[in-house]
Amino acid sequence: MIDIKLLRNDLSKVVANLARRGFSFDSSWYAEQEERRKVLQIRLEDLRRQRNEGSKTVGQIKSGGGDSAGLAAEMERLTRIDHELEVTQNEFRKIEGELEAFYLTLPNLIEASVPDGVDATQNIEIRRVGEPPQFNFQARDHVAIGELLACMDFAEASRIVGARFVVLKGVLAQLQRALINFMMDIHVAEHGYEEVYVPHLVNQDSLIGTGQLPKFEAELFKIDKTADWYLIPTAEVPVTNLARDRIFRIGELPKRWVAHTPCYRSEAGSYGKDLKGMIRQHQFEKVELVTITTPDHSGDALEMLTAHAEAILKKLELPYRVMLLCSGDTGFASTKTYDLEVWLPGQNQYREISSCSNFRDFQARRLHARWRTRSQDKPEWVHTLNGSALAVGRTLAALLENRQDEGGRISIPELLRPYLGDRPHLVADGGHD
RNA sequence: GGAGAGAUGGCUGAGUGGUCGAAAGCGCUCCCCUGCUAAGGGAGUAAGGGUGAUUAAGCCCUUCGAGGGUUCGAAUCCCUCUCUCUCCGCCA
Repeated sequence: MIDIKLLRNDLSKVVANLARRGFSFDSSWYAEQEERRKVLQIRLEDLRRQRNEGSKTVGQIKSGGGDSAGLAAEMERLTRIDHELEVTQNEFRKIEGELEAFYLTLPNLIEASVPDGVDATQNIEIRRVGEPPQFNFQARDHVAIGELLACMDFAEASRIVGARFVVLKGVLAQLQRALINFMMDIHVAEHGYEEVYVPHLVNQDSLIGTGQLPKFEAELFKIDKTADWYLIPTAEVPVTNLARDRIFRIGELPKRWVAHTPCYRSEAGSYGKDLKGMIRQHQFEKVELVTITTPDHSGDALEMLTAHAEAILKKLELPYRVMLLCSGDTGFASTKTYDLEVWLPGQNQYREISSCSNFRDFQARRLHARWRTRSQDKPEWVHTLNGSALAVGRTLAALLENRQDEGGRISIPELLRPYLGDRPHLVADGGHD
């Protein structure tokens, strides 16, 4: 949620900022509603004040002191006020409910350093790291390699459940598990994150807190059986919600959490995209970094978090580039986002493997997550950030495609080998050479 | 799944219809005293919002798990829900 005071006091600034995203703000509707809200609120509060004062008088009369002659008349007057109060209150609640709902649909403001643009084609490449490998044979994509290794089966998954799932077996199932442990260990031991294990189901409030609801319901899997539970689309939701309703002491910040979870996405609206392979699935594994920080440090925290995600790619010797998303491509809740794109020889292009965002106080307002220096200070909103480090399925695909040889062997990056029994290659049949 | 108890400010905890936004303690802040330290004394200390001159004082409204109800008036009475704890059952 963006700052309502800013909205009330500097509407044109908000409208102009959101226009950078291509978001059109109906400011005349808003101004009208807001004016009505104001009038109703003043009226409502005045009626309440009258009632409170009158009730106090009645109390004084009844408890002995005072003129009991006026009692009946006073109580009658208060009953009339109560009636008017009820009417006014209903009107006020209705309009306030509408405004609340509207606020939840407003995206975050874009940071000044984010370039203007309408879509992904206008994202800015910040840097490139590593060289795409040169093959003297036709590079296979990960689907073909998976087939060759006989360890990746989409047909089986579709019999079990349907399209956009995969079954991994043998060396590839092990590779995925190795990657998860590898990433977690680095973030904990080298980058100083606290490992957390969290629920994979969350309620509506949590999803509103991080911004997936109410706008993006279509992208979520909802559990039919219970009132308001959803499968998590990312660990961002349960992990960031650890900060909900909390007031952090200054010494506790920054909080840096890392979690591995499966992620479930309906992928509504992506029909026809990435139909083949592990790039876009209903279920995938991800290691997620979350940072809770004071406002003055969130800018640096974004650079740091991005560097931590990059560290994984470097250690895995995967070529990638860092993209600064333009205003039109930046996500709903984010003020600034870096995407990491890994080179996929099978597709002959860079593809997103991580997305690192600074939400500033947008999620904090929805979550009611605050901090303060001393117990008598006024609490302020924290800033929240998160980033994938990394999407595991895509990392697995990238390793297969970048590190294949003509015979279909996959060389294992040096630093990953301890997680795979120190073998230097993956080969078919689950064996090693 | 069954039975019972509970949910109050940063924390512990009192409060069963009116002067309670809430005793007391802890914590924290400031001041005084004590030549250090320890101890002692005093004052202050919930959040959100409206109005005000957009960041003042003042005035006002809301909030005692959430939602509804009774009443002139609800932390307090009634209903529904959520969560926590204890015991029993079941279970990885």
